[in-house]
Amino acid sequence: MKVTINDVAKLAGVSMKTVSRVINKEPSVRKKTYDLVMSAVNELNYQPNIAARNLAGTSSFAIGLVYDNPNAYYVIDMQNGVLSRCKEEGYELVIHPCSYLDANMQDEFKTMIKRSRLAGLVLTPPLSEQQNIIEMLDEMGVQYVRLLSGRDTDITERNNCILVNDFAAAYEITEHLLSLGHKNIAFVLGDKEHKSTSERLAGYHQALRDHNIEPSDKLIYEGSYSFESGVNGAKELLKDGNPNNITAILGGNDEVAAGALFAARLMNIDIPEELSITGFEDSPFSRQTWPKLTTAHQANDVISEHAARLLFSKARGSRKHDKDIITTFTPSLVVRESTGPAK
Amino acid sequence: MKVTINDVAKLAGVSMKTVSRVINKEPSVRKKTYDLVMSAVNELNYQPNIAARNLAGTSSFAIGLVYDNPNAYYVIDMQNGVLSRCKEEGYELVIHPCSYLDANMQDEFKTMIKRSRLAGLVLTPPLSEQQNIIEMLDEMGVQYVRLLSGRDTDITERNNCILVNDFAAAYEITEHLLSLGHKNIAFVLGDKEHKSTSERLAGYHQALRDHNIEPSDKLIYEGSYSFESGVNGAKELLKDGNPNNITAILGGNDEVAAGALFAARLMNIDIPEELSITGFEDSPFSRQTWPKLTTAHQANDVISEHAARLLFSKARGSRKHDKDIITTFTPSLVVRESTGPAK
DNA sequence: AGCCACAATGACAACGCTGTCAATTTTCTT
DNA sequence: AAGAAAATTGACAGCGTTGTCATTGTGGCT
Repeated sequence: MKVTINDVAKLAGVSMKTVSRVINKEPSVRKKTYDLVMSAVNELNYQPNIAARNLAGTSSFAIGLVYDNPNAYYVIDMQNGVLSRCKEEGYELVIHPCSYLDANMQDEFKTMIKRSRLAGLVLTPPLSEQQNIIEMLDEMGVQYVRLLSGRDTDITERNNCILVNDFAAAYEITEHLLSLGHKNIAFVLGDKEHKSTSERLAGYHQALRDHNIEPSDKLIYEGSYSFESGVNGAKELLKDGNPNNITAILGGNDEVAAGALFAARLMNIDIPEELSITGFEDSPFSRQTWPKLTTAHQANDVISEHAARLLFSKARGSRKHDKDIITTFTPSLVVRESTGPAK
Repeated sequence: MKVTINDVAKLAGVSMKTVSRVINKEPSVRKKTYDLVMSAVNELNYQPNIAARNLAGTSSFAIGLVYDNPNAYYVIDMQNGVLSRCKEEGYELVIHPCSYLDANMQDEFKTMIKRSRLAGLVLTPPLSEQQNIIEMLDEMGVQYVRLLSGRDTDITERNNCILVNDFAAAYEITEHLLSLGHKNIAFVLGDKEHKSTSERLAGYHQALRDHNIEPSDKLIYEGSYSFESGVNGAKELLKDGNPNNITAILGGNDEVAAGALFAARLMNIDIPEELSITGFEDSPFSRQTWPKLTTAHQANDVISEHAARLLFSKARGSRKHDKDIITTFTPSLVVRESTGPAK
């Protein structure tokens, strides 16, 4: 019933160590031997026992995915991307939702890493931005890859990071609105602590300036990445008869945009005739509002898959990058029905 | 740096086996010895090595969560519920998204179970309803708990199941609409293969009959659990000037209801003035539509936590249930703004 | 006190794999 | 074609636990 490496070795007529070499894709195994072993593996339908490998080996066959993000779509995409890579490599995935507000977080974190002897960690924002966590990991000697909002130029540790160019994406969205004739474009920001917020804001500013429009603080609402915040932001920006004559609102993400849409609905404002609204991320969500949201598509599953790739490549000890690991992603504009010409 | 069971044993002045007994909460350890060991554990901050336990022990310290569900909110809730129990018990969670349309699914499944020697599985709908999977698991001798849509009475294997009483919930929703004076209540069904669909339909039928209304097939749209389906369903039901004089639509779940809302918006139908719409599940989603959805609250995280509880209790070999494991849940009505008096 | 039954503890061999290092085979040199 | 170098393979000892079974300790009973 239970087939072990020894059974395979016996059938193939080699030592168990050679089988081990084959399943670990170590070099210096003759092609002929390799085939021999593989056919024995297939014949017996051998599955290496993860626990034994973890125990015997130097590092374990499991990586962790850490997130502190209320957005279910985002998390699921991240999981699926990492998971697909893990499956490929024969690793397990340990998911670790947590809250950086939680005082025990750091301890929990350590416990998890110690217990499972994780080979590495994929960190998603906003945890990936927290210096104290990075320091802890460095101290513990744990491998990790950070998913970070940023541009090509501003990161020194390129080896540990996958960048999402929110700046460029925000720039593109803003240009889209500008090209539709909008002049007074408001922005409902996400959480101020998140790097993506400042990056998106910077992209927006840059686009305005490049079109000779001076940004105004009156058009900025400092909120958070939530539906509620979108509602409140839009209400606030448009109150008292829209004194700033706003004709478009950038939502910090799709949820915020959906909230803004909601608020507009409450105020009897027609979208996009009277007001254009845009989102960010292109979650399924953005297709389930009325009207559907213009947004920036961000392939979270692809991004996280590359994060996992990078992690594995690091874990294997290769100093330089694989060529096929993409380390910078730029979300791209998706135009739908929530934006239209300025009135 | 790395502290093992031996270090603890040495410090406590007992054998390593006794430490093992303590951390596994085995009976027949003197209180005094127990305290002695525990203080050594705490002093050294000992964390048992999962891999070693898995390898040495009969069953492993990991359970699997299997799902084939496109609803991100649902999945996340399920994960979090199971995860919280796992943390409590010192188990790992292996998540396993899959598609039952995938021909390789069964194989993948087996592979996963074999590789990680899982102690058990939590199966969510619709996979939990598939007879061939259940049979395979029985054959493999794997423990499992099924999350199932059903009523108290119709399940024989009470030991393996956590029931969600969709019948009662649908009954309650339908009664709510009836009490608002609605007579022609339509229903956009979810996937026909899902048990929840037939249960919800049955509850709806029962409520109508109890109020002396004969159900009509003209008011039923056979769809699936998706936004798109909600859109199409509502369009279909209301087309040609709403010949059946429908004043309320039950959505198979919140996404369907959101889709119906979307369609109503396209057709310039005011909600809830001209048409009431209800959802199912109370996902965050249902609070992010305009207007917010009347729905049935289903605490997926609590449900899945109890599923995990049950699984652990089974894995420990206890024949009868713990008293504090709830095995039947009934979603409860949440009234929001998407329902109102019949016009 | 003496004996017994049973509770509590310990010694030691697995569990299934990988790391180390030594043995063997192949390939290359001259 | 011999000898050296390199490539390939194998023997064996852990990895850190738990299961088994033997040993010791404890309290109750006569």
